[in-house]
Amino acid sequence: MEGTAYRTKGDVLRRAQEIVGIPLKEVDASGRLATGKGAIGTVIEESWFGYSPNAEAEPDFPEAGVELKVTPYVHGKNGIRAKERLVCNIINYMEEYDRTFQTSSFWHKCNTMLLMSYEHRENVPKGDFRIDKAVLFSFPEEDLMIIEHDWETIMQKVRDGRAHEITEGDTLYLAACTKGANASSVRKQPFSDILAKQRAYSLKSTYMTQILRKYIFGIEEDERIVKDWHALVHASFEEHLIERLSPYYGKTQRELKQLFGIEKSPKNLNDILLGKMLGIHGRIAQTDEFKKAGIVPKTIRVRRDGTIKECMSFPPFDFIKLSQETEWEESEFYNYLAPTKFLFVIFQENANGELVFERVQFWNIPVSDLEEVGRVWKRTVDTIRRGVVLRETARGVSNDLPKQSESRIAHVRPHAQDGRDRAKLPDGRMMTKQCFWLNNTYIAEQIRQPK
DNA sequence: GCATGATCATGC
DNA sequence: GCATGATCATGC
Repeated sequence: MEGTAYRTKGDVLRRAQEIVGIPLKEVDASGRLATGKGAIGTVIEESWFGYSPNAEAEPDFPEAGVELKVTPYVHGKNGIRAKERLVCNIINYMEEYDRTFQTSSFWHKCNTMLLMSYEHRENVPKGDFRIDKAVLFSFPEEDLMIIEHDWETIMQKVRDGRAHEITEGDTLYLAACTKGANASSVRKQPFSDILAKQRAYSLKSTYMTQILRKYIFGIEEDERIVKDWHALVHASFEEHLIERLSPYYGKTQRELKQLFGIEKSPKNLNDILLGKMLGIHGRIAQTDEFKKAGIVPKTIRVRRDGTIKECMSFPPFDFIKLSQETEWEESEFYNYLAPTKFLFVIFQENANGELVFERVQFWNIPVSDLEEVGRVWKRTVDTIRRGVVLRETARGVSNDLPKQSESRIAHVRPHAQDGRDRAKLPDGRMMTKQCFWLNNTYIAEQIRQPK
């Protein structure tokens, strides 16, 4: 039997649903499960559907027009979450740039996907995993507006001869993630002699998390910022959001509070103000679009002299897990920082010491700076593996992790609740929890407006 | 003055 | 209980 034995979407779906609940070791006829990455998908293609991976440009079931995707999820502390991004086909920069989204290789191959999900459990053999849901997925119209724009963003860089500057954070749902044996997997691009990293279309893990929650587990939808997707026909999501917020530019925090009848000054005041300015009920970070794109709002306070008071922190890291990481592009921090789009909410201190809502700016880290953060990451991993040097000093316990003075962009610093908030080092000693930070001077540089 | 280390407050 | 955003304290 071949992939062509399944003529319709219904045929494919019926066969897919018959695998639900069966341990994969009972499906695997050829002992392929033991092999590396992608083994689970291959086993299902070969041993369950009975076809071998086919010509790359066509969907797995050409006649039915369905692409098979086996995708893992995990139970995180905030519920179900996609374990990783969903990787689709490799982008051929030489051929793709003069197409439209509708004639793109991505749309041709992936417009309808059979999503088969399984729970990935740590330290459990793959053979014990089982598919627990199989659904046919086609993109909702409101998502397609954003995805089409994402595709255009990626292609515009190719058309500008800047394929080597593409990065996941450029886009919202559909991203171009690196794909290859290693960092030296590169390809030609049409309008520059510079070789660009090989990349594939992918759906961000934040997007997949929402798709899993909604389509696989039936968890309720979130409030949308854009109520009618037609608003995105002539403007990108980012432009649309800026358009809705710009009437409030120049108002002080006090004026905004007054305008929206807020009396107290809670810690999350700026979050509340953003929600009010957009006319939504909840917090901006909890909206459909922000959750799918994984956009992280960050408040930035600019002093009168243009400097920024504070550096930007990220989630604390686990010393032991970090010490076991080997590749920058597979590290936890890369997989957070590279695909994340930030919404900088910029407040400027005025002559009276009041905070003026200056503007918002979408930002993601550029590729070259990401490489520099990679060097800081490497230095951190090496230092922890070798054994951090801790020394009691007059103002606390000093260490030899990367300092702000060592890099233009990033450093490592404590981020803990109090003196007892410590974590274990690989050698058993305890140390105040640390995280990666972006330097305040770097952030100042990134929000500087071209004159 | 600022980098570095530390800690507070709040919400989930 | 802990992450997260915010901010402090001080010695180099």
